[in-house]
Amino acid sequence: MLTTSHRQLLRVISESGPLSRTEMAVALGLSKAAMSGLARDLIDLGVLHEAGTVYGQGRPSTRLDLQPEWAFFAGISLIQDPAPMILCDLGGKVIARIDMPLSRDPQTIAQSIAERLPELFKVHPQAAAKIGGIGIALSGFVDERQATCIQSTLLNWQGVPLADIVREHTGINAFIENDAKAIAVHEKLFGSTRDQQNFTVVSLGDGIGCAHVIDGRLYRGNHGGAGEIAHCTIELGGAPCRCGKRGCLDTIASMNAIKEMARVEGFACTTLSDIEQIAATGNAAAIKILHRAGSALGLAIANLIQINDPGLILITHTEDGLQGLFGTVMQQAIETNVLPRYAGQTPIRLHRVSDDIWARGAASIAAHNFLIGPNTN
Amino acid sequence: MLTTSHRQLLRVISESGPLSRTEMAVALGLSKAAMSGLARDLIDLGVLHEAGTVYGQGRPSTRLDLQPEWAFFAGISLIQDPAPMILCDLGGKVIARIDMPLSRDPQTIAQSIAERLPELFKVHPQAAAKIGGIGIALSGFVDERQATCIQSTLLNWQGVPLADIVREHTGINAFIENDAKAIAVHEKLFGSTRDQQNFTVVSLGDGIGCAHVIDGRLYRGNHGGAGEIAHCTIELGGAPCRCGKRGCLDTIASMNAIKEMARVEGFACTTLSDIEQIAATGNAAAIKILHRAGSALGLAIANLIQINDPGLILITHTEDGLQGLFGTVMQQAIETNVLPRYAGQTPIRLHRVSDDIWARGAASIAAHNFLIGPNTN
DNA sequence: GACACTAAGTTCACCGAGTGAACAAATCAA
DNA sequence: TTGATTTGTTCACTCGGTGAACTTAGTGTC
Repeated sequence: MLTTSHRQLLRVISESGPLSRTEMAVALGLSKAAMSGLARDLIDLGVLHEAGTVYGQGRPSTRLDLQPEWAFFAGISLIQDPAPMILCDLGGKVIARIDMPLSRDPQTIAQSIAERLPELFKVHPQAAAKIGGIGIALSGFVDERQATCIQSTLLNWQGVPLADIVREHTGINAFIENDAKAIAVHEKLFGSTRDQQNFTVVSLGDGIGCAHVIDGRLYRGNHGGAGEIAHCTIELGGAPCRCGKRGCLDTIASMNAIKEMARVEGFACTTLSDIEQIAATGNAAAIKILHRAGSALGLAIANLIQINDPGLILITHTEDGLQGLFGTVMQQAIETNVLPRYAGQTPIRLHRVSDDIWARGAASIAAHNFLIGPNTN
Repeated sequence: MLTTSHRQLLRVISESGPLSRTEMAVALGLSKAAMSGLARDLIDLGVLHEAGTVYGQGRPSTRLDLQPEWAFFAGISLIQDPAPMILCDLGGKVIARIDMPLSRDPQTIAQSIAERLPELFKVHPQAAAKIGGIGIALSGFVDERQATCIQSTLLNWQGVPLADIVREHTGINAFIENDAKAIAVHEKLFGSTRDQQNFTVVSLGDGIGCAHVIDGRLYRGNHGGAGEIAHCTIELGGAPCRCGKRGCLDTIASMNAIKEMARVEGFACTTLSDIEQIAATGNAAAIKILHRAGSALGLAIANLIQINDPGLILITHTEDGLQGLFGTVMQQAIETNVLPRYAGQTPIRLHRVSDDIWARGAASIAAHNFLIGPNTN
């Protein structure tokens, strides 16, 4: 079994990339003697491997890195139909991808997963033997054990122990997680924010998701509801939202809302880029829609910065067109609504992602549990 | 010296109150054998003492509690004039209180503190010998070492290493902290939220402060700016704020703002209660002021709940009258602007505090560092 | 090419915080 | 009085860690 020190070491490598034994010792605050043993353990297990030599003065150092093929992880997104199902390795690389029919019935979902796993495993002869876990991303609230869906409006669930059900059907360790939180863990483990200890992810898909990483760990809040930025009230007495409130950010700035408003205006468009193009011709209605959406999202993010002062805001988006009016207004709105001292101090990073992001996030949840342990350390 | 385990033990006692050795062993996840040694160490040092016996089946258990007089802490608030200076014991009890002239010059402040300490120490023969540290609360941003004031508009400071200066003048370990964060630490260490691991404090004084405790620790954000809720934009294009923005919560819902608006309306009033009384007579202008302030604060808190999902919101207020229109509207605004599923799930606790709260908070910062160690564990 | 120099990584005796099991202590219940 | 029960201590032992000495594998200089 892996001790706490082994896991800490794996965490450091996942954050910093390949390191020499001496560098690892410094990073963990351990002696070279202790590191020597830890490294040997993990190399013997096949988790780490020697990856290159760095020459300098004195004896060259051997860099140790994760062995990507030591373990594989399946990830499924239940927020798309059909539901994508991917297989990735310990480096986060997607090595297989298939689709699965979406269902609202937990048993059916578990059965579908169990049935389709063999196909996913075909891509690598040892995938089945080395599977480290299954992760599932869904829209809704998940308990801190990442096992039970406390509530999901989209799936019409309440207290569904999906992880246990999938575990029973597949015999493989399974975890579930909220969609935005899964993306946050993905970015922390495999993405561009590996080395960041405090950041917030805002994910722009059809809806708006958000999740916080604090002190290097996912922060889920007391009821698993941290990051529900989509239902912050932006326009007092605004349009009714499906959540029952009025003027939620989701009704103004989500891709769904933007497209719906465009449809009402009679525009024939299916993507953000389409609307941006119409706005670029000077169309007042299109400009208004994008301007309103951009400033709403910017205001919400500005409030978030004021409240939490994260080290970075990573905005992941599945659509192109973030360089247009919407994105520009958003950035301006952030600037104008953040304390002048802070304006510009919090980097806003845009990151275009594919539709696989949720499935990859789901797999990351499994990888995180397997590699570093449950989030509660 | 105290080991990590000793400090963990002290943290548990500060969270749970007196416990038997066996209960502590369970709380720390240690064996009875290990606990036996740890407890003896701390009793020998004089930190813990046996406080009462609990009878049940079997051998009765002896409860161990902190020895309040093991150490004393000084706390100074630089957000009031004159600046209150208090001495408290390890139990958080205030045992002396004097005033100090407020200055903006760090050297003068340090000198004033050094000069007045002897008077503060008079109250207890061993106070001077057992002083564990000095804490200073101020309005502004503080670095994570709790040593340097990065920036303070009120004091017109930028990068002032006040803690070091005070340490030089007094020979006593000193720490500084932002006012709202000091209150949060006070409530965590000595207040009603000792046992809570995730909560947010909103402090209503002349201005509005806010700070988060996450996983039992103060969360200061990446630039020490977490909790700057006062400068969240509530009214787009609203009145200009001294921070340079417009429509900040501070311009609508702080006690200063409420009183200023009342003054403009020609009301002769100096407290929130005065305005509440005028509103109670049906005066439309007074009602409007309070309604607007209450809904603004409620909206800000609702956004905070959506973003962070804290386990509890503790609202500390130095004025009476929170049971009136302002408080009622605030609570309603929280309810209506929080996701229906969550409405009412996050307890909102009101806590009337004295003007000493900041000085007590300051002392708590010193106590926390002395007892549990720097926040970075 | 020999030799000093430097830094990486290993080995080994040792330390100390923790454990489990046995035991002493202090009470209640019959 | 005796037995049951639970608290708290003692003690031999384990195990993750350390510091210091050592081996290893390069570079730089003459």
